[in-house]
Amino acid sequence: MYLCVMYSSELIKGTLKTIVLKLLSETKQMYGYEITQKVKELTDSKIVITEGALYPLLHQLEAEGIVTTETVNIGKRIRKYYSLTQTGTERAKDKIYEFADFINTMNILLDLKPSVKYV
Amino acid sequence: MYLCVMYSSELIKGTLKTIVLKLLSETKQMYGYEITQKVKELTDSKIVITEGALYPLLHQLEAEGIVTTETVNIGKRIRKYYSLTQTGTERAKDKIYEFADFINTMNILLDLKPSVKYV
DNA sequence: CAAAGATACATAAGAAAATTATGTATAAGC
DNA sequence: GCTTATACATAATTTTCTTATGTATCTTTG
Repeated sequence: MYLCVMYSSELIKGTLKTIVLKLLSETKQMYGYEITQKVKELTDSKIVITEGALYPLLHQLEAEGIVTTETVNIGKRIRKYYSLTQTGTERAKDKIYEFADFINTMNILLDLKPSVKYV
Repeated sequence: MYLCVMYSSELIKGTLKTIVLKLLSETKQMYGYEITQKVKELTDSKIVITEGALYPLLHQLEAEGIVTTETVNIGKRIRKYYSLTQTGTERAKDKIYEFADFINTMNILLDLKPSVKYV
């Protein structure tokens, strides 16, 4: 899920998938809980992903062939690692590019400068 | 509503209120249809607001005391102008600032540079 | 001048995506 | 031993948008 300490929840809606794909495109293998912690850390707790939003999304991405999973036993606990498929890697790139473009458009609308360039 | 030609609809969720408040904070008095056209024009049709999303939002903002309305007759047609209240003006400022901050956070998450400054 | 498209409002049914709550279970820290 | 952190999962509800529909006037174009 998305529990947002700093931003109104409506603002963050729809960005979860982009965030997850970005993290997976950088780290190759991550498990759910790890993703929530990484986002919290990187955003100074401004964006906090909740499990109720994350796990269903991960399951959906798996069903769509965007990620594959590998379940590992850590002591008696399980950990489910997610990694991008080839399709997923393409999709991640597209999503991030789309978001960068979206930010540019919003900057124009809201008179924020300078615009963001995705290189 | 939001019919988005260019962006996946999920991406834009939650930005409608920010956009509307921004436009009203610049133009003082706008009517619904005018807002849809202005957004289309400013974003090169990348973001197209649909009536099914816009009108309910405007009614909600009015119920919350963020905007007031003035109905004007244009020939035999009516036009409903919306303008920010004092509360609304504050709210608009907050919302825009929040969005700018959100963009900065997302830039960090997604490695997009440079970051956006809201001056 | 008739038809099509643009202007201008409104609402309701449905879908999508999150929140909130709940559940289970192990490991670590105090 | 109790609390907090780790680690998964799902279900009910809410929010927010999409899609569809409705009404009506004005303008453009063939």
